Amino acid sequence: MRIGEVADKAGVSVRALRYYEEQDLLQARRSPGGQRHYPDTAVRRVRLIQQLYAAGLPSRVVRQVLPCVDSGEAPPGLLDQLVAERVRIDQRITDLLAVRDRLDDVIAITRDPDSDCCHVE
Amino acid sequence: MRIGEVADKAGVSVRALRYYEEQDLLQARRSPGGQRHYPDTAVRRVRLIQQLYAAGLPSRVVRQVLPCVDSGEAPPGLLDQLVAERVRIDQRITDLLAVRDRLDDVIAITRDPDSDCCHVE
DNA sequence: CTAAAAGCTGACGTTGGCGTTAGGTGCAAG
DNA sequence: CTTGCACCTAACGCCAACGTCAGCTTTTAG
Repeated sequence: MRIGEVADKAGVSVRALRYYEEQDLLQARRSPGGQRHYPDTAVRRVRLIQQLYAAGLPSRVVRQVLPCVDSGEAPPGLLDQLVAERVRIDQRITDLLAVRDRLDDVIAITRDPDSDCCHVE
Repeated sequence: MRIGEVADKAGVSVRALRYYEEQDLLQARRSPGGQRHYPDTAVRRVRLIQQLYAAGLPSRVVRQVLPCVDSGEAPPGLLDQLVAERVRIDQRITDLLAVRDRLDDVIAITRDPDSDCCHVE
């Protein structure tokens, strides 16, 4: 597959894919003319990268995590870092739930201005 | 309260508070000498702003939401936007949960390399 | 064979949420 | 009064994750 097709299937831009390569997150073989050629698995890989980015993992950490997902093994030092990231993600989930509740309050008020529903702590 | 105290109590930098004012998110009275003076409620307000930012709301939307939280009323057009934000937040929560599971897989592998636990879909 | 589409490599631009000087002022204490 | 800390404005710096040219080459369709 060439870069455009991968981009389409994964729902990202061509530029993003070249950026991932620059960051050592995604490799590609090259055709004699120099064009990138990806295996089918690249699409899933890109989606995973996007997912990790969306979770707020810095590319530094993503770079470390990706080989582990592949190989099924991880260097010992990485464990602590992963656990720390897990904690951070949990915290963000908690925060998001709180904000969602706040938003629900405002939405309820907007829908029915007379209801005194606001459960501000 | 002056700016330093608010910053300390809310756990943000002085710079951030001035930035919020610049963005019309937080107002302050001024002393004759030009120094900012905040009411006690400012601390809670700052925490709320931080929370909304953390949820990924653009400052544009935060600017619209804040008066509604105060007044208990909202312009009709805002409702759709808020609901849309709610959907986005839900999506982000879902994403984060998925990533957390992925992370748990890798953590499990790292802890016990022989376990073939990975529940990849 | 030839044009158009798709790729390539730089390299600079963008956006948000502040950090960080630089150079000057307000204000409470000793 | 003066010392010194907190505060002020203005303005540049920063970082990530790409967007967006510009100018050229490779590949593919007709």
